[in-house]
Amino acid sequence: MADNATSGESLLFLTDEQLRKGIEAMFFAYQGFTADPDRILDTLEYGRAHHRAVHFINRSPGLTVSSLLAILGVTKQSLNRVLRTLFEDGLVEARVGKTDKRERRLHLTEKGAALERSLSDAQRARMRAAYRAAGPQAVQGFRMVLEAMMDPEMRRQYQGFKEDNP
Amino acid sequence: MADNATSGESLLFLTDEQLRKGIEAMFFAYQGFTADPDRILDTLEYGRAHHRAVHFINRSPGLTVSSLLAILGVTKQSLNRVLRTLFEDGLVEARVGKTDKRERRLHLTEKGAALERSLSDAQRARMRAAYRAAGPQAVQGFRMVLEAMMDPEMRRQYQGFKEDNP
DNA sequence: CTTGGAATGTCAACAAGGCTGACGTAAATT
DNA sequence: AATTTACGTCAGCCTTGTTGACATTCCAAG
Repeated sequence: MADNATSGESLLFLTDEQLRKGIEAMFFAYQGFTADPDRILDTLEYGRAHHRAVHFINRSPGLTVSSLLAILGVTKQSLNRVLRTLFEDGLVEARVGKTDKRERRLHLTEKGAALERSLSDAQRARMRAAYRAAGPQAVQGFRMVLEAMMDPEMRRQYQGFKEDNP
Repeated sequence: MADNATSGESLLFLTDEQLRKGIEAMFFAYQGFTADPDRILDTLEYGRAHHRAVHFINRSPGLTVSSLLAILGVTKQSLNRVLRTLFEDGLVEARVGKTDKRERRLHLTEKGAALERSLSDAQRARMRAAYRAAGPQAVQGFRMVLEAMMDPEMRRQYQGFKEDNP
């Protein structure tokens, strides 16, 4: 890492080896990222799919089934199986849309909100530790790279989610 | 949240909202991260599990089944199902261990290496684009945060994998 | 030299959570 | 009035994870 200060410096981080390291970092980090919530979910007979649904319903109360479908990128049959158990267990409730009565606006119940907190507390704790260890500068870079790695459609989901209630 | 410029500046990135954004960034980015290889695998009747196996066998030729088990964090029954199809299709071959004849050292065949290249080319292309868009500084931060997020055991897998052949 | 344990494979059964295809209903839109 | 949209549901399939049980081979230690 001595004297490619002339031209190489800006390309050094794009070698195949660097990229391979990045790929594995994503793989191993994602394992850690999901490990804590997974442990909690296991004891409650839920899975990662439930976590995702609960997370996004909490983030955007009143979002519609089709919005959630778009965010998660799964089929409605798949999502419905999950939502059904969440309804049955009283974690999520659906309210008929005000303007459009075909829509079902999804909300967490108090019980659902409690689960969400328990899951995201665990996940945030790990994220907080990682952020603290790496420092603010690194966090900014982390976010930039992740954002650049998203599919454009998903990047929109990530950035703008305020316009859900009409 | 106005004037913590004095002490708060270093903690600003640890707010719950910042952490939530980080969590979603991981979720959406991971979708993108796996999207390209997944498309290729689909056409070939393989799945993500095959990709992972092929990736790590390529990374460390001659690694044993139990090492691979530890890296992937799945049961041997699960891994074996995947390995069997890779053997049958002539992508991976197992050589009996030199010193310990119980071990099966895993290697990619030429065909397997070709698949690996095709998959990792796709994945690297996306990673390269993200790296390029975010810049070297950001990449360093990206790697630091991801590393801090791993489980300690997995961090070891990530960092040191040279000592595989005795 | 025997014996315990490690490394591996394999059979069976099961579950979560993806998928496709087909069909139904109510409400909105044209 | 006809079509489209939003949603639900039934049925069936696949991948990939799980447990549990059992066999083989071989290293290593008593």
